[in-house]
Amino acid sequence: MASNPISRLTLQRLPTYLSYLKNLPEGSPPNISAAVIAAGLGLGEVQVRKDLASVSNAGRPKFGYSVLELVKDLEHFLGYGIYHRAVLVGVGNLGLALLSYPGFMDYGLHIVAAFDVNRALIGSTVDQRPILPAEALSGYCRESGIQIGVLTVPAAAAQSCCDALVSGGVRAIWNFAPVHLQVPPGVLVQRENMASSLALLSYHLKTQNGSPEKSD
Amino acid sequence: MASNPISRLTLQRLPTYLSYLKNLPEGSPPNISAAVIAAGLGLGEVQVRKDLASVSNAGRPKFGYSVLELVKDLEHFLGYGIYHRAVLVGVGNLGLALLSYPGFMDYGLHIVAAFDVNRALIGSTVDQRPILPAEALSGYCRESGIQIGVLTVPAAAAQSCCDALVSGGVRAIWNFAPVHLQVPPGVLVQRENMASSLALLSYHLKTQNGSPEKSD
DNA sequence: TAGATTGTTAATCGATTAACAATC
DNA sequence: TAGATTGTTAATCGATTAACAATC
Repeated sequence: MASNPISRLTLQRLPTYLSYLKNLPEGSPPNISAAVIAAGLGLGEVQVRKDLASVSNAGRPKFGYSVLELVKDLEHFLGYGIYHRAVLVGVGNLGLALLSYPGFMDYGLHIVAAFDVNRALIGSTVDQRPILPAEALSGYCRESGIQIGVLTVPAAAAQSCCDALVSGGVRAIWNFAPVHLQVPPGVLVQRENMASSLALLSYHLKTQNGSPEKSD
Repeated sequence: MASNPISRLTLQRLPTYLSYLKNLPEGSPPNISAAVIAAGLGLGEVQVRKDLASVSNAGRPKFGYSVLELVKDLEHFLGYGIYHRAVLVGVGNLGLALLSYPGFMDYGLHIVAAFDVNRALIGSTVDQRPILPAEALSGYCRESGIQIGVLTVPAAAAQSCCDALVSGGVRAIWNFAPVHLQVPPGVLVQRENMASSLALLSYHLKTQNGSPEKSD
């Protein structure tokens, strides 16, 4: 377990390893090799070893990794069991979906309230979480010690909502709006860019259909 | 406009440029410089010029880029106006949300049908798109010439649904399930990894909170 | 022409991969 | 001990950035 700063891309792969290991079929052997993990996830073998070495000592030459130990180390590193209280801003189609999605709890995200400008929504609840007026956003975050803001508002509203989150003390923002947000140092914005993904897919179709130059 | 193969990361940034340019305030000047775009999107100035040069000739020394021309070139490159017919597999929380989300049309994604195993859902429609039985997936794709499959099924079902899509002739898959999919050459899988994003956010909070070594 | 701004070539940086050393 | 597999050091690759040339 090296203690150099972990690389961004390694960090992004860690949840994938964890989920892979936790979903190994019943009755799998207690140890697993980097080669098997790599094949299962479509990664390079060396990359797997390097990634895992950055958070764990569970690997032993000749035996591979103890699955149990590796899971424990990954969970520890990723802060498994530590829940981050979050708010969601913008209860439209996407926002409502994320709000209703039970899977985030598995990743430590606990959305405790939602905010919107639509008077028709305000006052109702989604799975016991209240929908509150946007004006209350900043104060609520500060009083409740909210750590993460999930932004699912239209592009035009994103920056001002972001400002409200920041002034409420939030320092990590998950941004689904298709805009770049200006934030002070110390605040991380992670943009989830659906349009980028679709650009890759549609470019693939274009180049594969139109011109059959490359085939893999 | 260089005609080298475009880099993956450049390609992913192109929709961002397009959206930025299209949302410029009314009455903005007809030309814009790389420096302004870079500042607006939080990118490097040289990177912007290089990215744009890969798809457009709209830049002129001393004047910057003609916004109109640049928009046209980006739209052309990204295949604006070309709709890809898609199916969505797995009408759970997330699937239903994506199905209801009107924004994808802007990116050329046209979901024409959804599939699920839940008999209670089959036969109903969402915004005029039918929910059909999973058994019909492969045949439907082939008959309707479906190009893109959106996978929002549980991890355990992902590979078999993927196989059905592939055997139906689909060659681009947008995978929201937290698993690696095995596909034959020529088929592109783009994985949308929510857990990775959350890992970055929560690691940021951990390092910023726990140890105040670095502050930017 | 001079100056601003683009486009490109070369240098740097970060991540992946290859080669190898360590170890059970 | 020999062999399998991990961990690490060095080489490669791809993307970004810096320096500069081109041009309006």
